[in-house]
Amino acid sequence: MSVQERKERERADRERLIVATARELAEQQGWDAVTTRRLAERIEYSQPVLYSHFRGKREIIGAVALEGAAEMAVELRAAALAADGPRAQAAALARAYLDVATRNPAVYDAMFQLDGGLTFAHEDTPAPLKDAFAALLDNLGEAAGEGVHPGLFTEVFWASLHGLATLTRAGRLPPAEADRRTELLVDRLAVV
Amino acid sequence: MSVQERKERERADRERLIVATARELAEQQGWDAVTTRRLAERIEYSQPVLYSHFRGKREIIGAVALEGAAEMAVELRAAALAADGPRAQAAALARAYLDVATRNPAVYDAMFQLDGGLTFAHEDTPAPLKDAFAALLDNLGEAAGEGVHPGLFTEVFWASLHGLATLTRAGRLPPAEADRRTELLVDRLAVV
DNA sequence: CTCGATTGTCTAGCGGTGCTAGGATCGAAT
DNA sequence: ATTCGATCCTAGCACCGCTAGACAATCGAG
Repeated sequence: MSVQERKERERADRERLIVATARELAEQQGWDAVTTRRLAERIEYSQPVLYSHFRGKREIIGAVALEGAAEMAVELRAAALAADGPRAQAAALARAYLDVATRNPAVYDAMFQLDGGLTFAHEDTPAPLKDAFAALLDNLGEAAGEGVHPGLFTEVFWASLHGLATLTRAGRLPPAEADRRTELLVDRLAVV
Repeated sequence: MSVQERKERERADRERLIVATARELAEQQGWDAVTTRRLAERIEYSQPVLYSHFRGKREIIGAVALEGAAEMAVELRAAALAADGPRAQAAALARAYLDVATRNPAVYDAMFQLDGGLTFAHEDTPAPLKDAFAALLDNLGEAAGEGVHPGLFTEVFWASLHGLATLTRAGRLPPAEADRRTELLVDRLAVV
């Protein structure tokens, strides 16, 4: 049995290596540079090996996205925990969210811009995605205000942050005043 | 002179044909289906002809984006004009914006998701882009509120709408409650 | 210990992409 | 009528995601 276990372990290791390498390459040179050939070369295996782990490139992107979502959930919860009161928590969440997006642009793209073959807003949405959303939802209930559905408010909050993140990073908004925009947004959205 | 003029006219016609065909194909089958080969076949010329009008595919996307921006500006101004008071205007702008994005998803992608080689938030930003932004800015001054820079407010307003538009269309947000989200957003952002 | 079966990996290749070099063709001006 | 320049197309490059089939290594049964 031990032989088989070792093989499975090695296989799992290699799968992690693929995801980590794809992520690294994407952060270094952008997702366009993440081709199956380059990726195969970096992990020192041939291309077909990738397809024994993933259905295709899309699934590799999806794996990176899930990893990123899990990390984002952790960071969001930590940020909320360190803040006092609903408004401060909302501000902390916003800063943490945009910080994650700025620090890991390629991972952020994998999550929300590229097609990783993931389903959203659905019952069979992968756990890490649900959890990242829950990290927002769990800390925005009061900021939503009376009579406003927390889920709906969280969706709006999230979408607004997403808009800021993508437009800023794509050079559509001047980066200099990013903080002031975030401040204004939170100031208006959070009623408490 | 007349011969040369005719040629120039035909050339301009063909350029418009290229852009219109690219847009049509993108709306019908998505931008992935807009390959230089397919595009060339549809306009009944060979591939290299495309490159005598545009530097490459990116520039064709950019041309579609500019066309879309000009149309959006018109629709936004019309919507604002039909509404009474700052708050109603803000709501009308939001609805019009999201409506344009929903009705012309491929054009919207050309403007804000894909790389069309356009510069934003800069002095040499193409006029249609500036004008579309101005259509928002010109009608959001009062909704921004006292002491808030109208430009900054418009950026936040725009980014939030962009977030809603992209996440909804990508299946990241349940489409059913799109209107309620828009309502909530405008309700919070516009202070008047 | 040997030998067939299974598993794992690689080489080679398919049809597609964006883009371009170089030759053919056609029309205008002499 | 003939040159000559503009215009356009054929053919091809390097690269893409993906896969079939050959090959080697490993395992289990006799």
